[in-house]
Amino acid sequence: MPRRGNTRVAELLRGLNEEQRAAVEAPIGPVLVLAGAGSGKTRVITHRIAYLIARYGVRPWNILAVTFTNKAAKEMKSRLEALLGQDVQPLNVGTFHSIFARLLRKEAYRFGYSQNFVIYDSDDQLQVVKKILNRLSLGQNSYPPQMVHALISRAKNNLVTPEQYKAQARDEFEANIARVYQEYNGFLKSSDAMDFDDLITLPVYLFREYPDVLEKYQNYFQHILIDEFQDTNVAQNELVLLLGSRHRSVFVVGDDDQSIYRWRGAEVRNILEFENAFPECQVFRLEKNYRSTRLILDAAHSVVKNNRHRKEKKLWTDREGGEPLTLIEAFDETDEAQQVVYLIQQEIKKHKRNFRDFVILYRTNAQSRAIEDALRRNGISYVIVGGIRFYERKEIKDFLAYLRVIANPLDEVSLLRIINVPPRGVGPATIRKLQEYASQKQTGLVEAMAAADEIPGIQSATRNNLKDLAGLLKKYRSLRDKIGLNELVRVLNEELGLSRMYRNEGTLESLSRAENIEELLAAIAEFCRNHEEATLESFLQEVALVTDIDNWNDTSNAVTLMTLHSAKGLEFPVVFITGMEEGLFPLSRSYQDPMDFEEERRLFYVGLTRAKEKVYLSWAQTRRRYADGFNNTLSTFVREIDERYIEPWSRESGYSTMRRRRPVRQKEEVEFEPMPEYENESQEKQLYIGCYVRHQVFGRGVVTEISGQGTGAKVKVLFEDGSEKKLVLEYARLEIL
DNA sequence: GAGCCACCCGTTTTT
DNA sequence: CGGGTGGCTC
Repeated sequence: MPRRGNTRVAELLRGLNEEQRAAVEAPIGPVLVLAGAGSGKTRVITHRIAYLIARYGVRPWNILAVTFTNKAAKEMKSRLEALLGQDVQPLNVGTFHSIFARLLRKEAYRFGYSQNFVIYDSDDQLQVVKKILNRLSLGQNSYPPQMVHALISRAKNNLVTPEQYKAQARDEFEANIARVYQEYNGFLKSSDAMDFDDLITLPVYLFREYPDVLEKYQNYFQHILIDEFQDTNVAQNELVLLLGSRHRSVFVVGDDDQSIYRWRGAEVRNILEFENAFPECQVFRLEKNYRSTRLILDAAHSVVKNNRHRKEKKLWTDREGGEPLTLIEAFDETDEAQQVVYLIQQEIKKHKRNFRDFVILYRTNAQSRAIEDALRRNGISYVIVGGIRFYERKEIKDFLAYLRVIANPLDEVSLLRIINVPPRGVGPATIRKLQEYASQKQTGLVEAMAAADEIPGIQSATRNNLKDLAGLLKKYRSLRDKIGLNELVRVLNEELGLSRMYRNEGTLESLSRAENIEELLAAIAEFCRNHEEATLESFLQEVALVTDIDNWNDTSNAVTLMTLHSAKGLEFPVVFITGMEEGLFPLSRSYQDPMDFEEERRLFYVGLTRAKEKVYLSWAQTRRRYADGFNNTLSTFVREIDERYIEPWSRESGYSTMRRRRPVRQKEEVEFEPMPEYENESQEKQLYIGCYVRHQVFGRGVVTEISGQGTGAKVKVLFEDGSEKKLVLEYARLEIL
């Protein structure tokens, strides 16, 4: 056994606590690490990798480490470099999506894909669904595209093929979904395109169909490490099992309390079943928290312990005490934002904090607007993560669509996007003629454009434009091998004149579009600087899989704004969680399914445990939703926090935010009234079909159906606004009238 | 084919 | 409220 670098081994174990060290030093084999928030999860994975290399002489390229974001992957690599003092580029570190996209570039030819397949983003995917629905004449009323798309995505994540979907279909609707699913896949394939789910599922099918390929990768990825294992879905789990079954060196780390992606197919069950899949597996627990004060941990625990579906565990810390949480009550979202800003300023004054010490979290992206306004008004610099992504802006997608068609002429969605941008006199009628011609001649749209002269019924100016566009695409296609990516995009931008066009338009909006395109060019230049062998294809792949959080730069001194989901894995000295209102957080849709409701609660838990020193919670009595206001009550989750850990904040005298819209109630009364009376009453009063009830969010209604018993009991209620909702009795807090 | 207007719909959360 | 779509007119 190679014994090189014993001192190095000792060195890298130093600084780990006993629990962490045990996991890192576990003999090679399947390992399950159940790690609480802030217990040093990522640290354990990083050190385990270093340990495999230093202690066993494992070659870096035989290691596969899956992180949740590209940013985490980058950080892991740089930490490893410091730890090992050697080049770690050969390591396979990345997200599931980026790692298997790379693998598919080499292997997907077996399924008829080229090396240059494109990756369709959600918007592209939706376009395809709409197109298919149209083709099959399925009305968008009974078949809402987003819903159909979600069903297809869920099927893919669960490794259900179109054929299986069809076989399992129980009614016409499902049978039709199966048809759409099938055609959707066909369309993607003929466009040489994959969606996000394909990047995971195709490797599974590849490994199942080609045992020799599986074996090749089993021997390549000999040691597998997965972070955030609680958020893997069925297909991802299958990949891990397939690849790991040979060498059985599979090291997974997760926390069931932090599972927040059930809605996109994640299965906490994967953690529990890991021990079945690998019976010889060793289990370790990390329960010491290094991040938060004792008080924050206790408060967070008093919330999450209300979940039925969790493994009981309690984090501990030697950071005793800490400041209590502060509850902010606001009139509306503007006032809420104003108070948050005021408190940030106070924190800076009193505790000498910097902007970068703060994060403001919210449940939905739409909430960011009011907060942004307040920050801007007060001259506080901020960065916002998520929301409308840079690469999803119209002008950026247009420019990228050109690049995508140049890389892959079969990419029909992208071609149709740019065929009339800038305007070329090409409308739906011309497109239809082109498509007819293409399918007649068994050729692509680009060829059809080049042959526009042969197609009757097209304006001659349009004809010339089409031929020009086909020529342009062809020209750049051959140019891409001759000049660098950076030059290519610059020349293309000159020739197309997109940024020039926007700049000349002169409106504020078009100016910002021009600037965005220029920013894209700068991003490409940067990409070329960082990647020596940068190609058009490699850039497009990078763009398809980056997320906002990957570009989030924590060195700039600014307050960070993001959703609770995006905050996973991060930490901040001071955390604000805004919009703590019934119906917003927890979101009202979650009342209908206890599993959804518990996921909301875990999301809150994730939010609380981001904080190192201080947590502020805020809620607004009214909040503008769409056009009109909305009356709120304080979130259940806030009321679940033990009273000992939280106190209300009242505006200091002399501090006036804005005109009071309505009289303020006594704060203490509002926040700390005991659980409402009717909660207990509902246990006693009999619920029956036809009886009148009141719901905190939906208002008055009549019970139309009761099903199930005990904790699973559900009621169907027809509300006054005409909507009918199925609610879980336990969470619905129905007042019986 | 393009541009303008009226309405409609929506909000989870993301790779 | 704001973006997107579909229908209408030129």
